[in-house]
Amino acid sequence: MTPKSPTEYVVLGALMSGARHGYEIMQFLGSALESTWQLSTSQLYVLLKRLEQEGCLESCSESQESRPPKRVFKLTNAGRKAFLEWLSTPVEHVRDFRMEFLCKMFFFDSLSLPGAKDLVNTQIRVLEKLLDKIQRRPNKDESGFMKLVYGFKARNVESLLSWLRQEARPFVEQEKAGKRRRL
Amino acid sequence: MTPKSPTEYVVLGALMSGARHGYEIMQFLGSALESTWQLSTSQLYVLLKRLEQEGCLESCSESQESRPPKRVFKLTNAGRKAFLEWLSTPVEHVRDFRMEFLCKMFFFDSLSLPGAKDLVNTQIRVLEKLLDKIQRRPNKDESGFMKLVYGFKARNVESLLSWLRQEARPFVEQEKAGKRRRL
DNA sequence: AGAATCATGTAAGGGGTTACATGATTCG
DNA sequence: CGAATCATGTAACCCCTTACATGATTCT
Repeated sequence: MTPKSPTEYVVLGALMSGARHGYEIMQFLGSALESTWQLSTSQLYVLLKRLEQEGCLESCSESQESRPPKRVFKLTNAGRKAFLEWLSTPVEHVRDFRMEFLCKMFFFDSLSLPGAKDLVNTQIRVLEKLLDKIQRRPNKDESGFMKLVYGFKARNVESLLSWLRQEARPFVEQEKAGKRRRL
Repeated sequence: MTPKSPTEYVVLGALMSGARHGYEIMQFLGSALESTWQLSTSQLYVLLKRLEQEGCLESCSESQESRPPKRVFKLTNAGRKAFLEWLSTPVEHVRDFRMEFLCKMFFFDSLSLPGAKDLVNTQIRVLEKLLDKIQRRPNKDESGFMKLVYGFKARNVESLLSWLRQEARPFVEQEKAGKRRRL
């Protein structure tokens, strides 16, 4: 079974660079993603439990003196596969950009994975299609308010497109240039 | 007690133009707000119950033959007051624009209420402050990824500002011109 | 001495979606 | 004759947030 919520993929992503226990995952996400993805400790442990049940993770306990034993998690093949598939899939909705798309950019960058340019390009195509749909809508007898709404949506999409072209694309071009492992 | 979720205010707003029963509220929101605010029938009845308990609504039943009796809801003074206060308050987060801010615009327009220009102007000030905070952030030793994130945020806010100035402001200028009750 | 760090969890509650339950009338 | 409209709700489930529970160690 594959995870459905983006949050679970972020947790999987945190384990792509090696096995970690819960507390380490919190630290990693807190320092690397900062405000891009916030996750409470309690929710993390819930997700880890779920991901293990889904077969995406395996865990083993390292006992320590005078502290609760560490449960160290690592990805299974299924988990790694699910993560990589999620990673290379464009987001569907405009609202998913601020967190989900940016997280994908983060993982491509920090893990030096190939395919970032492809994602940016397919994501651009997804938005171009959406913009086209917004602009070609039947707008006879549309209220002033609905004009305002579609104006809002169109500007939003245009803004994302220009960010993708002018900032995200150059960011992932480094992939080509071999300037890897900066994080 | 005042509602906390925007959805509840939208329901209150649907009753500002007169008493309605649940099914009518659904129709009203469905036709007027379309995709701007979608609400399931089941959730609507939950909200109506909660709003009545909070003292924002009153209801009375109109019995009908061969159909379940209509429960007709109307705003209390507390409900009307809560709605108007919500309406004139700017949204705090960028993510609240696509639904919450647009809904406020809708109600100002369809109810021909005064204060829309003030809201747009204070909302512009809120965003200007936010943009300033983004641009003045300490960005020494910031990772390439975080630069990308802040570039994203800044563009987003700039896009909203230009929409507010170029589209939302003209939209509410009609308030002045006396071109009312178009809906 | 008190705060922060290390380390893991459970429980309650909030707000939302989808599915389910009922049942007459009217339109195509 | 089946689909849409009219009309109201309950129940289960999902994801997330906040609060609670525990307890040693290390830093200030």
